[in-house]
Amino acid sequence: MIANAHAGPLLRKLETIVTLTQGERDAIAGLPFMAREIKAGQDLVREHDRPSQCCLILEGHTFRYKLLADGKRQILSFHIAGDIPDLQSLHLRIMDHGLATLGAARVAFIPHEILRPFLHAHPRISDAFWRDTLIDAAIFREWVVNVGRRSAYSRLAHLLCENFVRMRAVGLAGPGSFEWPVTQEQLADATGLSAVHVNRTLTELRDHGLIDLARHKMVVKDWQGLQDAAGFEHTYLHLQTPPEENGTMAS
Amino acid sequence: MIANAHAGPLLRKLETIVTLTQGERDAIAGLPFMAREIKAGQDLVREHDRPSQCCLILEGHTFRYKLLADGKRQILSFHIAGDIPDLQSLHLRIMDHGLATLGAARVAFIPHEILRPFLHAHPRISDAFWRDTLIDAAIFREWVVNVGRRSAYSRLAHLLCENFVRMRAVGLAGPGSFEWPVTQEQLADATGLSAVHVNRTLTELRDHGLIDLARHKMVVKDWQGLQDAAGFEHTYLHLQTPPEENGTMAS
DNA sequence: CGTTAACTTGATAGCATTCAACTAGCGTGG
DNA sequence: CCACGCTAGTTGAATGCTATCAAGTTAACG
Repeated sequence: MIANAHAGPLLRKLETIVTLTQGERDAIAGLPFMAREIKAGQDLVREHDRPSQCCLILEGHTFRYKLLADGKRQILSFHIAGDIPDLQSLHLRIMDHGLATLGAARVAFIPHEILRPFLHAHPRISDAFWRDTLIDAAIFREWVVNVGRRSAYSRLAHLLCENFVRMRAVGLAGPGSFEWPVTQEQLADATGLSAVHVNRTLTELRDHGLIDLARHKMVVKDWQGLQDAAGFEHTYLHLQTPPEENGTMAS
Repeated sequence: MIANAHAGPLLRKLETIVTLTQGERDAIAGLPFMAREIKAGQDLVREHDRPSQCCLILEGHTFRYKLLADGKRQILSFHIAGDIPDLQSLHLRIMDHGLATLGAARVAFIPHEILRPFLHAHPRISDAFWRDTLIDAAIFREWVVNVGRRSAYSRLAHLLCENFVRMRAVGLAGPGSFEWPVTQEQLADATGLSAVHVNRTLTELRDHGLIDLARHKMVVKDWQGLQDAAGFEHTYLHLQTPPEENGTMAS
């Protein structure tokens, strides 16, 4: 049987969460993914929408956000290939936030009316999806801590740590770097800081020899130092196979 | 059949999330709840624990929190009767945060090995629980916005709005007030502020005639004004029956 | 190349923290 | 019954982290 090529990222992601049987892998590959190219900075779903489908990110980067009445924006999470950022729409009718692309992205849409019976027919996959949304929530918790109690310096460092580990977990990061088409303004909206201060703080992190972030490429130059600066512990990501302690800088 | 008295709060809570059949209500009432009294300020679960049971709050108030290396604390959520704050432990082995009582509380513990087959036998209840954890996540998202992008004044107002609506939804608040054994230091840890500034800001809210908070009792004196100050919209709470627009001050 | 978005840097302002002292409430025990 | 001690709450003054404002500079892209 030819596996559905679009299922690759999702399978890889799920394997970081649970262990799948071959039958489950086949079942997932049998889902009808309708792929679409989306340009940078486009909304996939808007706040107050009532989606009838879920978005699976096949390639590229997306983020969830909320806008305030006075125009301020808060980014709530970043998402990468294999993520289904609006999986909750399966059980929560109204979107309480928006979903947009960071750079250009490839996305597959899966209708709710297909996903719902599918999950009822595959309780273990259903549990895996539930577990995924629980990890989602765990990351939100860490973000509350990040924005609530950490200094700008630690806060940014922590965001960078998290993204590095998450991208490594699904094989999207090299040993000490990853592609990340994020702007400083978006980093500001993710950390609750101003873009200007993000700039200054990134300079600081760079001057301390911890990272290098330019031209959509993030280089981790001192992984241990970055984690220390952040107070980062990967526990909250609940990965099946935790990242090696330091081997990441090997090559 | 005599309904399990301990199931009351849980049933009431679930009815704010989904509509239950009588059979489902009976099934839930048939669960073996082992009730226990817990004193104020006690940990129910600690970070890094690997619980083998879930806590159902029967009475009283609890909160989730994380501690940082430098001793700072961030409170992640407040919980009331009917909530199962550590439901995620069913699918996430390790606790990434702690759970403690605010005032004295009555709690029922339900072993995972009972809950797991129970949910597999009752897919609709399972979905309701999933939905509950998704609403949990929606509230975390709003908290990220709250600490990330709102002023101290709006931030506190928003927290108060949220708790008022949530307590009203399960019948634990009067028309314009509710019992809430929270200290200003805990409010500070929930909003990412200092206790001193919480004090000043509460005074401001009081002086503006919006609220009155003293001796563990929160009085909403100007519900519309409080919502305006907070920029509060209840959408993210995903309630089955939204709160009336203003009728709350009726009596 | 020209145009625009993204990034950088300096100066100033402000909200919230910290430090410090003091007051009020409340339970305990002499 | 009031003294004591502790926790929670209150208020003032000074500091500081981060935002805002304002000008540049660099990079991206057609």
